[in-house]
Amino acid sequence: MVRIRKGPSKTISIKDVARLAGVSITTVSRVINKATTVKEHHRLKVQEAVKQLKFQPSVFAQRLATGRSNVVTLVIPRYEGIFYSFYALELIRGIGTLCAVSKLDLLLRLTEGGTPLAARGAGGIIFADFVGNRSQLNEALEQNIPCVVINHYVDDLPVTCIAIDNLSGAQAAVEYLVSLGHRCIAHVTGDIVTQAASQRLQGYRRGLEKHKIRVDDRYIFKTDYSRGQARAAAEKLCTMENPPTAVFVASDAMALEVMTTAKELGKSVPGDISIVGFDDNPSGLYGSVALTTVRQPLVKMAQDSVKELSLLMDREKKPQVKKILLPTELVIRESCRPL
Amino acid sequence: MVRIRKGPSKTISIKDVARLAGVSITTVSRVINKATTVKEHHRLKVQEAVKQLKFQPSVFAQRLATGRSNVVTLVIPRYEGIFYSFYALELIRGIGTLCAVSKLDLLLRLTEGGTPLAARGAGGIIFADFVGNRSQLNEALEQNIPCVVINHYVDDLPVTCIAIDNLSGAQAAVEYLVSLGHRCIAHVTGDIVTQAASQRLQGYRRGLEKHKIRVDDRYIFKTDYSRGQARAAAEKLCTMENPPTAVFVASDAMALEVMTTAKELGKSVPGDISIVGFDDNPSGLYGSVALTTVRQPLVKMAQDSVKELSLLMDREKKPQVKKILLPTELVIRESCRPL
DNA sequence: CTGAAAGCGCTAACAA
DNA sequence: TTGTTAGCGCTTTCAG
Repeated sequence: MVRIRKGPSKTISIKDVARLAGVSITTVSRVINKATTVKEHHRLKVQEAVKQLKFQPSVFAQRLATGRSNVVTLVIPRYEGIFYSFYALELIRGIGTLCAVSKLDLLLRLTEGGTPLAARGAGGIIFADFVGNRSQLNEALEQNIPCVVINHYVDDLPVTCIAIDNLSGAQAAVEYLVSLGHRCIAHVTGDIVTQAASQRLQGYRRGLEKHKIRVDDRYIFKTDYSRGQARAAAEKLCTMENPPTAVFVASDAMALEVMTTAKELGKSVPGDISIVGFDDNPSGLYGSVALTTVRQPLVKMAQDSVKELSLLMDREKKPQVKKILLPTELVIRESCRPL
Repeated sequence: MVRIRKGPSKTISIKDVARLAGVSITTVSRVINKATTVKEHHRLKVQEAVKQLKFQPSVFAQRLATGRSNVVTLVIPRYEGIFYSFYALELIRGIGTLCAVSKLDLLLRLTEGGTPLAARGAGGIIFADFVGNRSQLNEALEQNIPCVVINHYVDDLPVTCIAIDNLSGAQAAVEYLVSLGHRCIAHVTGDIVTQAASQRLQGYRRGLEKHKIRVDDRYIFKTDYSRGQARAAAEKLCTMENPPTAVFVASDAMALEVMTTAKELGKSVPGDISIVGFDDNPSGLYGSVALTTVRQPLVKMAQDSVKELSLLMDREKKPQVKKILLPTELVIRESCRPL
């Protein structure tokens, strides 16, 4: 017999428990896995021993033996704009919380789009957004790892995705402004490399077109979702000739910045300019003028992604690809007024 | 011979690679682990086979065999105030990035303080802050898992910790205000259950006392770090009798809110009231009045924690407990003026 | 209801 | 250099 590890191994294993309880390791395994076919007094003995030895089964051995893994890998593109956001935090919170509840381990991967995932061992993967990392999805799909993509509607690949209906949400925001009598409506976009931002822009366009309002490109201000660029946009927007009477901003954080900037430039909100945001970020409530916004069910999306992934990870059930689009809701507060 | 799994196993193992390359699995293992004692032509054959079969070694088997784990568990108390912050995001980013670089897996645990960690399998643990979860640290320590605590100076336990010198930072902020001639200086605290917030409060006190200024409890406004409570504090602060001429706020996010609120109430910043924040959150730069603040090296703390943990996880080296206090830096911008 | 034993995929000691 | 082989700790089959 060869001792590989020098010195006595510190970790207590199922063997120690078995010895102490006076049963076989099989029986201990059964108790751990809550098999019902164990005599009550044996079960008690084992549980006693487990407690006494403070035994915790080795997840690695379990996984090796079963071939199953309960690790959920959350892939977030390492991309400033995305990461510095209400959005990212909500997602992590939502997913983290549900994983905890579902006894799943959450592995966080902040990744450059190009690099391979090498995610063998992952029981399932959640892709938060897509920014140049479709190859990673393909890689995972090839390896037959269950995947869910969130915040990006993927229609060209057989993968479950859960996204927000940004287009309708944005359109609703714009149409609301139109219904208030606004005709000169600007849009501060998010980072257009994200699907969310580009769809919001599209929704903005569609909302105007539906009411025969010409889309004026000078009214479209592209940003990277950052507060700084929002401020810059707001400054241009307020000082241009024929300034818009309303603006739809692609995130609440930026909308708040636009509001502040506008006020500093002597404009009243909503007196001189009406503002609609996107997110329903609680920060929007605290200003002197509560922000009208488009609520998107971020936490629901996050939680649903874990649920869907669990379904896919469950080997009993047949995997079923779903394409889910979550609706938004216009939340009318104080930052808009009829013209 | 018993086939446990029904059907042929899909996953390709080291054996398949060995067969294809015409060598033993040991040799394959050596190539994988970059052992130098492999003949060049064997190495090439193996690498060829690996590529062809798209082989990825099973981390579980590796860990089981070596007894080592490269999983870093980041424990974050599930606690609103902490989680909704610049701070949390910076931490996750810093730690996530460095883990990626160091080839460590990052497991995220959002946890209720009371619940046991059951972190067997973790190669190391980083505790981000402490809010009622010291029992989890004790549990990990008992199991001999390398631990690092960040943002909380732990002097009563033999554990490496990396914290910010909040006390000095806060004191410096207050003394700066004093040096400008201010005598009526208020403080908007963070959530006092966190060590950071309570030390900033202490630093505030000390700064005043050092200059023989009486600490007036009416000037201390306790919050939970939220924007809402910051606003409430600002309103009280601006409308009280003998309003302060300066205020030190425990976070930049709140300081910005205080600034906005003060302006809305007709106060000029820094004309009527000087403001100092804490964090050096980039948001502080974008307002019309750039925020004077105390810079804390969050990312450094995050990254150092991974480095220290790596050291502890390295079985070659002797574990060495360190107590690290990172200095802050006063960043003077535009939100304060001499009285 | 219980236990012996095979096997999950890999590493490392040892011998060749 | 290389290969043989004994584990790592657990689950599961199969025979009692």
